[in-house]
Amino acid sequence: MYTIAKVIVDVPSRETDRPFDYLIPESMRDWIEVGSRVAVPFGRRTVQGFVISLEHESSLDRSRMKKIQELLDHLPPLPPDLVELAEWMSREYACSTISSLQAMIPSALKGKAERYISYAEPDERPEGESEGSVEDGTGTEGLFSLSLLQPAEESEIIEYVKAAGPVTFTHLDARYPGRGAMIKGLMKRGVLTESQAIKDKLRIKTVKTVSAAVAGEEAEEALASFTAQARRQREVLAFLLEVQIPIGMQELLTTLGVTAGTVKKLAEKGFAVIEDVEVFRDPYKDRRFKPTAPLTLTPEQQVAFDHIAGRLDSHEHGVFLLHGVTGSGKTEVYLQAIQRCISEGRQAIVLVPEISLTPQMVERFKGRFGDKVAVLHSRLSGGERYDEWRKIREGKVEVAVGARSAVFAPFPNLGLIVMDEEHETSYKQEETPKYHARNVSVRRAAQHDAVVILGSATPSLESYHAARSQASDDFAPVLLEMKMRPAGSELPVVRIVDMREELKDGNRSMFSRDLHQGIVARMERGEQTVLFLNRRGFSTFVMCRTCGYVAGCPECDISLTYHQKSNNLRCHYCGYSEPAPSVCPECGSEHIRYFGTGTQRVEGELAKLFPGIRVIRMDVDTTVEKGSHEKLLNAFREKKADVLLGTQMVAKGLDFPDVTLVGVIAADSSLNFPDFRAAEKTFQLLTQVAGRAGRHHLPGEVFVQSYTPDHYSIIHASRHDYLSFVRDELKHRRTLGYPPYCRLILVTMTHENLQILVRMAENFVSDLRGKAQQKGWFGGLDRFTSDAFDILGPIASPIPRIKNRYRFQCMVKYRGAMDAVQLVRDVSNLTLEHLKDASLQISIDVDPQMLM
DNA sequence: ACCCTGTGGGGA
DNA sequence: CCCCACAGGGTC
Repeated sequence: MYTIAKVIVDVPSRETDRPFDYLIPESMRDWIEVGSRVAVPFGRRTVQGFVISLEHESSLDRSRMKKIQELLDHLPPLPPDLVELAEWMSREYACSTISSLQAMIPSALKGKAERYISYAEPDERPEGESEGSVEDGTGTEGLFSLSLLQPAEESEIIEYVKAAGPVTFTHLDARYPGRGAMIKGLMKRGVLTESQAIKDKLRIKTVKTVSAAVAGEEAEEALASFTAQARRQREVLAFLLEVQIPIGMQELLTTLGVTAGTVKKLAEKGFAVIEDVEVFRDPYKDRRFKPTAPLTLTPEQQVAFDHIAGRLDSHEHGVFLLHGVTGSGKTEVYLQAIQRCISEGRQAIVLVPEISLTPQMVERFKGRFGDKVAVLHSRLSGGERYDEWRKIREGKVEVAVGARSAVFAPFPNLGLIVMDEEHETSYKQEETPKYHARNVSVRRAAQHDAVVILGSATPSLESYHAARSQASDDFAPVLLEMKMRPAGSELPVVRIVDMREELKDGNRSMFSRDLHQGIVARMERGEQTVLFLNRRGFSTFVMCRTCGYVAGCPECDISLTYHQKSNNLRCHYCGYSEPAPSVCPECGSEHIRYFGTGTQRVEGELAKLFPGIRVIRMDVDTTVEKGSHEKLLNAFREKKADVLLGTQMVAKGLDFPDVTLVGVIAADSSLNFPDFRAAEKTFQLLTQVAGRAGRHHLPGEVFVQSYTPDHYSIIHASRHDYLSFVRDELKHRRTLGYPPYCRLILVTMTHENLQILVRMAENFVSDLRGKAQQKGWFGGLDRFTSDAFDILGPIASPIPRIKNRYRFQCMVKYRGAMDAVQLVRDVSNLTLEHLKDASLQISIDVDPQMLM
């Protein structure tokens, strides 16, 4: 029997990022497990914590240990394998253990301490005070005379707290307004004491149900016993006897048209019972999903499936990279693999990028596996999310479909993790813990001897390189290729339009002549066009055309974003906002204009050039409301518009039969992004959009407009040639020393004082360099034949100031099995300890996706 | 993070 | 001489 628990407390600081030992009270010993959530006294507060191990002995004296105050759940929210995974994650991504643990449970279970006031029996008080004692006038003199004048009210408060048990201060204050001082006095004297307890943000939802409490002859007698006046009660009982099973109170009231009082009376007479029953808030409760049966696999699909099924059957860990062109039927392979997995008694997780977690996507999984599926995504309310998670934890479902964090779905017997569109950057969390769901998937699957399927039409270079070289330290996926679309649909012809030629010929519009004619032709034929603007990120900024003034945030070095709806300017980073100016604040000129994401500008241009054209615009501005995404797409499907114009959102997974033209307005805009993955992102985007055209009987056409039409990413995307792209891109990465030929750690340091920051950043880099040299790690990255370690920087971050804090960064590049993350973390801790300046912050991003 | 303790400067 | 501000350190 374990008597000591090691607990990670929910106190986010470097100093408290270690286990603390607590005694387990006798009454909890049968219940506490690794993964249990507990309330513990910490300092003079009560905080939430997680048990990470159970012990018989501690290095600490028992007298110095405190007792666990409360066990917060009967079923631990985390199974032991997730606790182990959290510890791994904290090492891998240089973050605190509590942040990893917290990432694995729904936020509903992030309890906070509440303060309570309760009555203390005289013998529990420190100095044996008595209720009426007012004789010693120490301290608060005026207040005591008050209590002398109104002893009745004072004793009333005492009696109330005695009877009601622990109450919150807010509650007591509301009941006895203006008696704060009196309560304070009672607490000072020890008559009332304060305690703390952890309170969850959300409760398990219950509904009242009613069922008959009598049967057979007893029921007959009961029915006969009602007076004429109580005929409503009689009706209710008759109904309950007829349905036999418990019925929801609400449903009962509406079907019979009676009030709750009637039912209550019936229950008081003992003829019926009212019970609280736990329910799951189901976000899909009103939806019916059409069941689907497994399709016959094409030969390519069959080969892929057989590989996966073989590994599933043998319960061996394995990673597969399923590279299939758009429309090759990857999803059907996933579905059948999941079927195989659950039929063998194990569970499956499906990860999809947040943006493609659309109702259509959910439908495919619900259609095949029905109510065995739980769905987790960011648009669920806290309660819905909590309930979907509970279905998983309590073993009520076998499949979890969700975004990044669904990789932590607490299944007991995990057999398969599917990661669709594995190249998507949204699998990397940008906030702490900055984990990549791909790496976490592989680790988690290894714990369970489970299989991982990474699927994509354009796999990330990291995954593809690892599969081909079979040499990676982390994982070496088995490559499965699917090159064919099912019969009847062909990949569309993609034409690159050289925009420099257009300009030379005097066409200054944003549409080339070819694209212009294409749109006109679609309008005439009643077919549809998708226009894609691949500008990454933000945004509409405001610039004066007379003096060149750009509206910027006063606290961050970044331009403000224009929001049309509220007609104001907002800062993306700190939330600062101000009304949009009508004249330039610098020079007073009226030529101050909004330079759009592009989509608004393109929309304006379309209206000018194509009279009568109907356009649906889809971007961050038009899709803020819940469900607006779907609404816009449905309108387009119903052919209420000729053109769907949008950003990345239109690139993914859409499938409209009458779309025969896709236009990419400016392929270069993502190419010129200052990021070593710019070419890869461009290739992926172009391949995705091109896949939107001609998916059905009508042949499709794609125009890609570019000012750099010779770039390999554009040329290879136009030919649907992933392999050639990979060959060229890998050559570049190798020359420049970037992933997949090395790994990166981005260290960002911030401070409100620029001079101190620069000095600290320089110290940090030279410290790190020195320590790495001592370990003999240092070596050029240029030869790529052996282990290597290099540091770039420090330099100012791309956004040099946010919220009045300056930002500097450095980049660590390394290759080999050395623990570079640990060293960076150690040096970072040393820097922080040495400086003793709480204002310095250091953020460590392992395998960064955004180099910002 | 939060809260306690100790030191030191400034005001009466 | 006292009070408040801020720095420093510990939390099982």
